[in-house]
Amino acid sequence: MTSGPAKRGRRPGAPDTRAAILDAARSLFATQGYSGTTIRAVAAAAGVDGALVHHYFGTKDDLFVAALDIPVDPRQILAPVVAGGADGAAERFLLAFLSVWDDPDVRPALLTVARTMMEPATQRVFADGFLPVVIGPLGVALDLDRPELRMPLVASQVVGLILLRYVLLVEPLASMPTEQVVATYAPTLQRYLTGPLP
Amino acid sequence: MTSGPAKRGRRPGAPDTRAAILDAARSLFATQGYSGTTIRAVAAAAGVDGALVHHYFGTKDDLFVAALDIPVDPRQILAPVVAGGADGAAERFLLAFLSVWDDPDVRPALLTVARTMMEPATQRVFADGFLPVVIGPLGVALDLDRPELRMPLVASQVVGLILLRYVLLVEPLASMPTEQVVATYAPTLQRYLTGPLP
DNA sequence: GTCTATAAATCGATAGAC
DNA sequence: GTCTATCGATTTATAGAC
Repeated sequence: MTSGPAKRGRRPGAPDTRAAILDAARSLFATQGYSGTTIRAVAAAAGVDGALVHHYFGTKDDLFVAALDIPVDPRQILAPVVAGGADGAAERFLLAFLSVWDDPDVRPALLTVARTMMEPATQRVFADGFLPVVIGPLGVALDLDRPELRMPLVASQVVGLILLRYVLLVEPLASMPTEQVVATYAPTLQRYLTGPLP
Repeated sequence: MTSGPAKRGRRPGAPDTRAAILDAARSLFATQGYSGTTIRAVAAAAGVDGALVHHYFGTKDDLFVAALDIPVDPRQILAPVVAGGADGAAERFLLAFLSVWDDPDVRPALLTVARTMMEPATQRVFADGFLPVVIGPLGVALDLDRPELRMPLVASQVVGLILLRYVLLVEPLASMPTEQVVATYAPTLQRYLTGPLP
């Protein structure tokens, strides 16, 4: 993020302290969660004064949303998954999902979101927000039977995988090649999507 | 917790404020996490003064470990799982696991642990502690092949299930009868334990 | 045993000098 | 643009009266 093409001539009076603050905030939010990162810690990590953080970004909430900057649209990622129909949807879903998480430009933002979803104060955002508005519609778009049952099953496996592989970095999941992850979890998800259920 | 059998006669001078504080702490730690619950909130919920909390339990950390008091020994719960061998271990494992979580006397303590595991400061306790010392040995006790690969797979599904069913209370998982949960997830876990893997 | 009062630290946020 | 200084609120924790 900090490394752009070097501009010609003298740099302006404000070097990149705004970007430095944003980078520090991204890193701290991703590792310490929202309530765990203080404005002062962000300022210290960026090597500037705490007041500058407010000067550039206003309140702490403003800094948080500025640091998020999710560079992906979930519906756009999920479009090819629904386009192929229910057959093989598990494999396409895993591929789409992992390709986003394995992108080093996107992962920090997703880690931030994941950590924040775990905090008690914001955890209903996942249960009442993300799940019904992005995962739920995927089930009806795939024309599953009982999607209101099957999609939470899918979510329960994907959330656990994300947590161990990307957040907690549990081996050997963390270092496993994408293709092996897909091949390992696709049968599970395909059964949840279209297989027989009690 | 608050409702025990009513004792005969006059209650002693110190009623049960210590137990009231402990109950309030348990409830708040379980719902708000460690950093999310304040001593003052515990005192208010117990209907006492904040200083009493310190008087009875010392520091906030002391109160936390006092509020934990996990009433189960994981190895004892898992004993019948390993005793039966690898065949049908998934079903026995799910039954043992869910019976603990569905026990209303135990769930608050487990919720507290789960919430605390998610906090950035203590999250390595799960990855470096719980997983290798209780889940890992289960794999070798069952004499699986490649247990260091298979047990994290099992953990990834169980963690996701616990998170959605008990922490986030996502429907219909939260209200699903135990037998249906077992029947739904047993095939997945059995494949992770003994089935073919890439 | 229970409470008031307060110390000591830390937080987010603001005002204003340079 | 950057910083010093500080306010006001909140937190844990302690000291001591009753």
